[in-house]
Amino acid sequence: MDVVSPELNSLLPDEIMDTEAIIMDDDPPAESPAASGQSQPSDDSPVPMEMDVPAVPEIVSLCSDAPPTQLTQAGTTSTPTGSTLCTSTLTSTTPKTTSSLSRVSLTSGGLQKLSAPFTLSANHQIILNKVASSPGADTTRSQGTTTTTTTPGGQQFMVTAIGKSGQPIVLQLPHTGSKSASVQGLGEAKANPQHFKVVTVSSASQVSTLQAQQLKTVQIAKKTQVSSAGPIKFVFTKAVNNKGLTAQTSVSNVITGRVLSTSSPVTPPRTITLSETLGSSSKIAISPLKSPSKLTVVSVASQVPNSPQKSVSLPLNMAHLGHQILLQQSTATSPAKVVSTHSTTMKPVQTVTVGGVGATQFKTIFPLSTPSNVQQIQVPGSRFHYVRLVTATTGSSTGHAGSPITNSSMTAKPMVVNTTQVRMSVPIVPAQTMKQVVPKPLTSSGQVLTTQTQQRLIMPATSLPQIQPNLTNLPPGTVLAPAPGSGNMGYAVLPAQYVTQLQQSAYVTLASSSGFSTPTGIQTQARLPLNGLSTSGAAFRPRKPCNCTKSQCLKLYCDCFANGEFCQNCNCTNCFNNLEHETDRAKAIKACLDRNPEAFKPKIGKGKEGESDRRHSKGCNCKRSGCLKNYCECYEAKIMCSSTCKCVGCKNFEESPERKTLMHLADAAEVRVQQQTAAKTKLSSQISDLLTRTTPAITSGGGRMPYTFVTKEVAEVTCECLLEQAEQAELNQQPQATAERMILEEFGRCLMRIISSAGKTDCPSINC
DNA sequence: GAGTTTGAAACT
DNA sequence: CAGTTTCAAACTC
Repeated sequence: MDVVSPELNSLLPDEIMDTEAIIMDDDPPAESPAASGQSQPSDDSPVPMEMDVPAVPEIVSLCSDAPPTQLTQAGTTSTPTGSTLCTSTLTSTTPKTTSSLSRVSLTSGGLQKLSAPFTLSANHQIILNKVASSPGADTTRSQGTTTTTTTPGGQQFMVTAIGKSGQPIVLQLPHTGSKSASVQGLGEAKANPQHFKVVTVSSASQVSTLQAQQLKTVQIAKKTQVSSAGPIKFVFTKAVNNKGLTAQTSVSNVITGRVLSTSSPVTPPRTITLSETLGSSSKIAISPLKSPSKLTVVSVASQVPNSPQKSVSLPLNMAHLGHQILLQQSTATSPAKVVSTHSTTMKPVQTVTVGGVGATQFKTIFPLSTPSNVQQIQVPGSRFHYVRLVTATTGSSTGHAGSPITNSSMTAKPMVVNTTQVRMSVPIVPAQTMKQVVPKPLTSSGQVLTTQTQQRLIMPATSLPQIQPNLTNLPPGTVLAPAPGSGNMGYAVLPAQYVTQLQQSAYVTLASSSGFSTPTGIQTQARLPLNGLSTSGAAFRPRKPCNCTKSQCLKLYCDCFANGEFCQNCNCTNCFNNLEHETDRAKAIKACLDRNPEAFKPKIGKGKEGESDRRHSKGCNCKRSGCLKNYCECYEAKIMCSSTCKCVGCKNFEESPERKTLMHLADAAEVRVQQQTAAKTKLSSQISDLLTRTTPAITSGGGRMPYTFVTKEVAEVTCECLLEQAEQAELNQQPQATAERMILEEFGRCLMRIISSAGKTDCPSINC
């Protein structure tokens, strides 16, 4: 029997305990009405978004060498589970399964019922008897066992055990006696906010192609649950590498947590990503939930003494050990995530997960140094902005910053970034607060496929509960991140594009083989031009700087603001569109959303059902431009005006001769530009090549380049030789063709003589 | 680069 | 909701 090392055991339980504590702090007492489904924030600081928090359990799997974590649906479904290691299985997506959490519900990943999968010992240990493992089974199945149980203290755990067959794993449970607030009574799980802890124990892993499907399934389930069940406050997953455990020395454990919660400004962040290392390294695998509408807020390190928020107490040796973080990416519809990890003994790291398409993908990790001020980040040439979300903790931060970044994206294998080698490519904003998770309800399935994924909205990061924007209007994949300088609470909605930016950035190179580049339908949609700009292309070109002077860049007049971007390298004056003015910015965003809930949604999207062409959501209102100038938003977006437009004298329709002419001219101009660019490039290349090739001649030929031997005198002599040939041909009455040939031959001889002379002397002479 | 035109956003 | 004003980008010279 494998037993998790004491260090590991102590970690996991502690984390859970801590998380519980956080939940307690954030949630009203059990007797409070809020406990029964209405997740009310703290009494004095309600957060509107709290109500929008979907009761979707988040799972974070921690694996050592395992591929990205995977969400699977277990229990009542036939979806294979356990296809990969570090897979957390949630059964709370349906009322039925949710209720099963009240006591003990054992479900194997392979849909097998475990007769006695675990034992809850009196000393707060869960002993997993992996009797369900099927050694010879398909790797995509039968490797996981999921156990849901309620500890004597009331804590609910979902344990997914993936390990070697017949090797029970013991997980130390925390003492929950004082955590009554989070205790869920039997049968209450359904009504009360779900506080799940998902623990994944794994020993090996494989990524199965089933993951995407499974994830998708889960996603759907989550959507449903968003509006029907109480919010899941916490999901915690811990993966244990059995192999490493056996070795006792190289156990690579990852403990991550992610909290879906709404929290008031005064409410401490709920959770989060934990990382620990019992052995040589630690990895954090963040299992992405594919819900396109889900907002994931990661708690930002807020190491306030006595803060209710909890961090996993990591082994002391962890500070100087390599930390690896795995962020799994799933699909294009996956929400972007910003995850930061921290602990009192661990250097915080900032992680950004990029939304993408396709199978599992990885993430980007930014180790956090110990920044002292708020900074926003923008990668040169990138269309997106980065913000530093995490502040250093009081932990023993080591020289993680400054290490080179190692990033990659893999479809089947998660990229593992060793933060010890990560270079801080972007500044990290110190956060004084924990991160919040504010899932975004999915308004419609079609929404996911629209160009809304292009939207980049950065929400206020201030503690302004009264002006919390309507998150339902935020684009899928939006991530709420704590904002610096905003006290203990704040939001910074980071669009999934930030992640995209990361992957496209020179700072972070992601494998192109990942789903990001997969030309799937979703991806294609995501690449649709936004206001005339292709996101794929625009992402690589520098964002056009704004020139706002009076709007403070807090009105939609400002393209930066309208696109949810911070101003960076702009020409604006009195700009408030930055992190330093998050409060004002938050108000502005709120105002915009009040005026128009669709304000930050892409104007160019798909038309009505069945219409394939893009169209302007509102339509233009042009009067004088004929909709054939960039004043017209339709024309600017290179789309036809539609019935929704209220333009006068519109010429921007399919059969418009004016439009066709303009298009032809534009195409021709574009071709010319491309040709010129290509010519310049080629010329530059040739010149460069010439200079390179002639360099030896310079050093060996007395400092003169070959072409310098073609002096005026040489040219004149050459011409005389050619003329002589012409005269001879004329005298001999040779045909023109022959004459030309003679001239050319003579020219060739001249050249050869020049070359020959150049090799002998600096003053070549040519004689016909 | 300055000035004008334009239409969306903001305001009333 | 319509009319007006404000604003910044697009455009012209």
